[in-house]
Amino acid sequence: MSARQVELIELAESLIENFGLEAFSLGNLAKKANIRTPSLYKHFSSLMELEHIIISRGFLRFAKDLNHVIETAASDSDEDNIAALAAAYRAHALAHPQIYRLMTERPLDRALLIPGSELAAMDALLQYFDETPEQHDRARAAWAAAHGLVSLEISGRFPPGANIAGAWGVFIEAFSR
Amino acid sequence: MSARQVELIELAESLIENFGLEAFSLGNLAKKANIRTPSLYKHFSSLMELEHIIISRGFLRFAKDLNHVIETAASDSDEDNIAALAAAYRAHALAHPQIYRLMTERPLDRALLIPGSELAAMDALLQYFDETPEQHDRARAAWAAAHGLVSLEISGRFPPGANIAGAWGVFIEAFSR
DNA sequence: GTCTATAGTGGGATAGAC
DNA sequence: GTCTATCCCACTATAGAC
Repeated sequence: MSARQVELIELAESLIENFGLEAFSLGNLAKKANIRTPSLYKHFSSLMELEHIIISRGFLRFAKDLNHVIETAASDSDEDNIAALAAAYRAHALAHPQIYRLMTERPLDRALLIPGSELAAMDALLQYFDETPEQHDRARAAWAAAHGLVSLEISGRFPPGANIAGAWGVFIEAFSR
Repeated sequence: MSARQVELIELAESLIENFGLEAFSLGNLAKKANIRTPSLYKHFSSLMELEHIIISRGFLRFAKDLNHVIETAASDSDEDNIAALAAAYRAHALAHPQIYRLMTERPLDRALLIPGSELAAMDALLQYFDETPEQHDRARAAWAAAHGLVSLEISGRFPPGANIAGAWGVFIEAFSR
């Protein structure tokens, strides 16, 4: 990937976060880059390709954040560990809410993803739980619950007074061994 | 709401479910109704208005389904009750996946909703749990977990061999008292 | 690597006749 | 309640000059 490509990708990422996922278009990206729309095709073959590069980068960054927590915050208390993982999940999603939406809301064209990127984030979670098939169910349920919590928060579904931290507390308790 | 309006709304709902949320546009709706696009403005003041009518109807239908389960399937076993509620949640979302997406993926313009419709579905869940503030956290965590499970399933995020029912089993166990 | 020019499609919305 | 005509906008994408 050329330096110019990376520049444009990062510009696209900031476009998405600052103006919303719906503002993600070649026209808006070109405006931000001070070039014309057709010039972008010298760097990316299509919008879909660029989109899946951004999604892949999102997965890899997410995996990095989660793995960092798993490696550094290994406490004796399982509840503390789950709490740290949960906090990292929420913090990451709320730091990049629009790219999180891009990563999760629609089916993927997996052929366009950077190989291994999608699994990287999930592996961080699977690795925390045991590796038996039964624990895979547990890991997936925990993943889904965390995803549900952040996705409802991002789309503004909790009522104004809702104690979101309290709901996360229930989650942590439910998934501690 | 006139009979013609209801006809067009139902046509829009079937358009969304049969061709995907992305196909929801006035042009496509007009085609399905065999009229011209501008004619739709005699029935709805804007696309946003129509969209929020469909969302409101989705909330009310969801509430109806969940309440039906709560009223009829009241077993002595709490786990059975949660399981029935979970099954109803999943069945509803998978029966109307595209409208479920419309209902949950983006922030709402609540002024355009049918009053009370958004709370109706949530009230079905809150009512199942106790009504103390602590149990609200529990109800919201359960709601989020169920939402996460269906939303990941709809967007094709579980790997091909994943035991989705197994993950729901973990959910049911975790939220039984 | 950027440009201009252009094609083709689709979108939401309004005015005014019937 | 439907139509035609129209507007203006946005979008992805290609061809070819520089």
